[in-house]
Amino acid sequence: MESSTLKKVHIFSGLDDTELAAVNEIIRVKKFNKGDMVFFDTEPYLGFYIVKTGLVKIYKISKDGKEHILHLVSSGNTFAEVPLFENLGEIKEDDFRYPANAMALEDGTETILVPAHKFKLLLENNRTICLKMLSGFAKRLRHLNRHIEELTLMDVTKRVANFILSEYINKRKTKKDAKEETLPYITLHISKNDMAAYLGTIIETLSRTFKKLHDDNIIEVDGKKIYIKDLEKLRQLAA
Amino acid sequence: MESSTLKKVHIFSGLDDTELAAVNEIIRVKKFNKGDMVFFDTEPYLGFYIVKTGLVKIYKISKDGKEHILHLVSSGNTFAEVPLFENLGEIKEDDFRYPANAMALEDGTETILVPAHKFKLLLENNRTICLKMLSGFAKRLRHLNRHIEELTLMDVTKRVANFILSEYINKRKTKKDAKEETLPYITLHISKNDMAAYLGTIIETLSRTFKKLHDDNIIEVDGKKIYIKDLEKLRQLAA
DNA sequence: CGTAACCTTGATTAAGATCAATTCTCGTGG
DNA sequence: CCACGAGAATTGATCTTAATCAAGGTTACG
Repeated sequence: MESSTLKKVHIFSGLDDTELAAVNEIIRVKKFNKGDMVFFDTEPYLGFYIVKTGLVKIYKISKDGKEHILHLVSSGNTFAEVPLFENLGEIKEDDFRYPANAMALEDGTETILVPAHKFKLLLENNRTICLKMLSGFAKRLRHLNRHIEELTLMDVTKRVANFILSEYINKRKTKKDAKEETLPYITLHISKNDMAAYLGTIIETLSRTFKKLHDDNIIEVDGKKIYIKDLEKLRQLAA
Repeated sequence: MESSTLKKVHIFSGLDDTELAAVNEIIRVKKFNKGDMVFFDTEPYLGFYIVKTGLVKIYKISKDGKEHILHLVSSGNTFAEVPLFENLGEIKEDDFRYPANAMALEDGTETILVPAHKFKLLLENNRTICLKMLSGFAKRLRHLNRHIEELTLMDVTKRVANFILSEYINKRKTKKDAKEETLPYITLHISKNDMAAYLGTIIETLSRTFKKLHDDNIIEVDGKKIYIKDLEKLRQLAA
């Protein structure tokens, strides 16, 4: 693999070429189509993953089939690193399972598997990766805390408003289009079903919420596009 | 402070005496009574905390006063470390706030403040602390994921059953009393109100749930003690 | 242009929150 | 030792939100 790909991965971004080569040595690329499983929560833990291209959802399923999405991972980001550090020191990887399910959401999704035991050796001798990993974990923790806050303290409307808003802020941050949009909008990269499962609700309720927001002249939903007709009202709702 | 106290703190447990002395140099002990605030989510970030003795709750409050407890921190454990790693590299600590509120739940709760900037220097030169911190974060992440799973996929009864069960398992793990109890029980260290806020519900619903479990001959609640009358049924409920 | 996946809408139900009224518990001072 | 009062917990009645069940409509794509 070209080391340019690895450099774009947050936890490897500070490494020099020798270190990158060492990483390159141990990784393995896998390709998936939409709907393919990267792993089940019943499988033994092999190592963590990086999304090279595409999108992966990390989710849990209840006994009666209800799904909740914990995390949506886009390219350049890692997932399933947590089990790495739960038995540091000991080398036994047996009976370690993946903590959730992972499914590719787009055709042509490519992931990079970083095997646990080989990576650990690398980690223990490399402070840079260690610190990057810490900052990655910190980011995730903040995100999860926020997620819990939303799930427990906000109703569905507030959660939807927050979702749209943070997608919009995110979009503005990454690709700062010189030209201001006439009508600001976001593009959904996931199905409405997945959006509902991420927001801790179901598709029917999400649909009704969209309708309500539309009737209040706040948004306009057209397929995968959500137009923001009244940013100020949306902000108020989300607060 | 005696270094024996620091040794009991997970992230410092692998340090030698020189390193411990360095840590000892920078910390500051604070004392609280029940109900005292350790910090508000509006305060500027000074550093993270260790609970020396007592109990601290980390929580969020919604606009309309609803409270949700993210985390209960008992002695030997750390909290509010996340903001440490969100601006690694840059030294500006300005406009960093604590991400949630922290309140002491017991009289005589003592906390140790570890100042951010001084600790960062220590961290960047100490792989042991770095790795310990990673494993601490991993533990927290797993816990939060589990928490979200419970909040989104389980009803209140299931959550209560899980809470009692994991408290019980935890108790059995830490103090392995030689003598098996006639009737297994747990002792609540928090108020029912706090228990409800932790489980994402309210005290009335918790009370009703206790009653239901009591009527089904599964538990017996007596003040701060919850007796487990039918461990097997409790396990089934929790699953 | 047919069919499957996706989405919307309506009617109904259920879980749990809210509101309100007691009751219980326990520490304090008389 | 008892009475008091405050905070904590229980219980009942009612209300609200969102889930469930059911049916129909839309879209996309071979």
